[in-house]
Amino acid sequence: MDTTFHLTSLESLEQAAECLKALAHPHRLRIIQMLLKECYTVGELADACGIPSNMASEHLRFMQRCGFLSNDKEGRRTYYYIIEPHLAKIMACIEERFVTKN
Amino acid sequence: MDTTFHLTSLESLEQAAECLKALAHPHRLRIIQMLLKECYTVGELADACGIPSNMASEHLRFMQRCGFLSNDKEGRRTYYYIIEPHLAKIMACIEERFVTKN
DNA sequence: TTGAAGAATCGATACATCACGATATATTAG
DNA sequence: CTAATATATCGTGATGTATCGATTCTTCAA
Repeated sequence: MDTTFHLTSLESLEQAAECLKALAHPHRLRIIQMLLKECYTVGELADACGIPSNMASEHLRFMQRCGFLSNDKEGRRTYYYIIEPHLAKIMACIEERFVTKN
Repeated sequence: MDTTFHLTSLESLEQAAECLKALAHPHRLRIIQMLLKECYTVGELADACGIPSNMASEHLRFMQRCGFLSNDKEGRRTYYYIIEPHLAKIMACIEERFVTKN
């Protein structure tokens, strides 16, 4: 019944909002969808999104800063991958609602 | 196995990103948390967030525009409520990851 | 009917974000 | 060493968002 109303701390909500902002961009959603399946380089992700690689790099840096991604450098290529374990579930929720596969 | 890579249309991703932006604000997250339990007026939501009611009103309008909320007017009060059925699940995903109850 | 409460809107300012071109760094190939 | 590739970073202008004060509108109470 839980009559005591459970308010989440503002601090936690701010952190959550910060991370939601990192998701709230079509190219970043595309990138996350791809990385949930396998690792990709900056250039591959940029091509898939139809954007220049410097922009992909910035999106990746943004998502790395909030703990979603990490990367391994192999020579002059950088492979990005997901390190946030909850992303798969969150993306599934989002896709279920907003995304119609074509 | 799904070897054919399933790319979501850019249009869908843009729509999803639009709605994620509507979630990506601490006060709006608080408002949604509250409305998932019961209806509230603008003033009640504003008090709970510690913001003036005109700002609450703007947040509510924003979330209404993307289909999350609707409202019923009763006299001079306006009760807002959730109409997007997936919001509960999405919020649960987000809370599970980002939000530590205090 | 007058005033106050609740809510919505408007205008202005500050702030953040996005996209882009240019440049920088590091690595590999020749 | 030199040139080219892959990635990262920087500066800027355009656009969008947040916040705040002031105003407007409707409804209710006295």
